[in-house]
Amino acid sequence: MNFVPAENPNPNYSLFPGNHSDPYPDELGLSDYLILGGGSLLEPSPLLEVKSAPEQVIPMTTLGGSTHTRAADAGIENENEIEGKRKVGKGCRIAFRTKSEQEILDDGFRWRKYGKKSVKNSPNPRNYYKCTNGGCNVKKRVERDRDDSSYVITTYEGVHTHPSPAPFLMHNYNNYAHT
DNA sequence: CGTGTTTGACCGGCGC
DNA sequence: GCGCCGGTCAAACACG
Repeated sequence: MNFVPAENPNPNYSLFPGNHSDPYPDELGLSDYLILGGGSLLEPSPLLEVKSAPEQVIPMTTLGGSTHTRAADAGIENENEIEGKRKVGKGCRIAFRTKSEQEILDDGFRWRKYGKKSVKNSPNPRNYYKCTNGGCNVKKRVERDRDDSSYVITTYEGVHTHPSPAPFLMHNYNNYAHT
C-alpha cells in the first residue's frame, strides 16, 4: 500500500518536485534530477516543470557533447543509455538521484512491481514498476547508485493520465498540472 | 478473493 | 546469425 493519508504524509512526498516549494531540499537529501526528454519528444509533464534550479536540469539534447555530466552522476554512462531503446515518442523521462535508506520513495501514486533485473557493471538490481491506475502507462525503475549505494536512482517514464490518489498530492496536481 | 510480489522465461534491439 | 543485454510477461505464490 503506497497510499498515505494526508494527515500523516510520508516525508518522501517532499522529495517529489511537485510536492515541495523548494524542489531541492538539501536537508532531505535530494541531490539531483534530470529531465530526460525534450526536443523532439513529447512535452514534459507540467507536474515536473515545478523547479527553481534550472541549472541542475539537463535536457537530453545537451547531454551528448559532454564527457562528464550529471548524467554520469546519476549512473547514466552515456547518451546512448539515455536516448537508446525508445527514441520515438515515448514521452518524458526524468531521473532522480536521491540519498535515501529506503528504495521505495512514496510519490503518492500506486505502483505494481513487474520485473527485477541485475544490470551489468552494477552490483545492485534494478526494479521495474508500472502505475496501477487503469489506462495509465507510466513506468518507473528504481536502482541503487552503482558507485554509492546510499543513493537511489529513480527514473520515471511517461505522464500520468490521472491525478494522484493521495489528497495531499491532489492539491499540488490541481495547482500545477491542469491545463 | 482481490491485490501485489517474485522470478524464470521470453523477446527485441544491437554489436560483432 | 549469434550472443549479450535490458525490458517485459505471466504463473505461482504470499498476504490481508
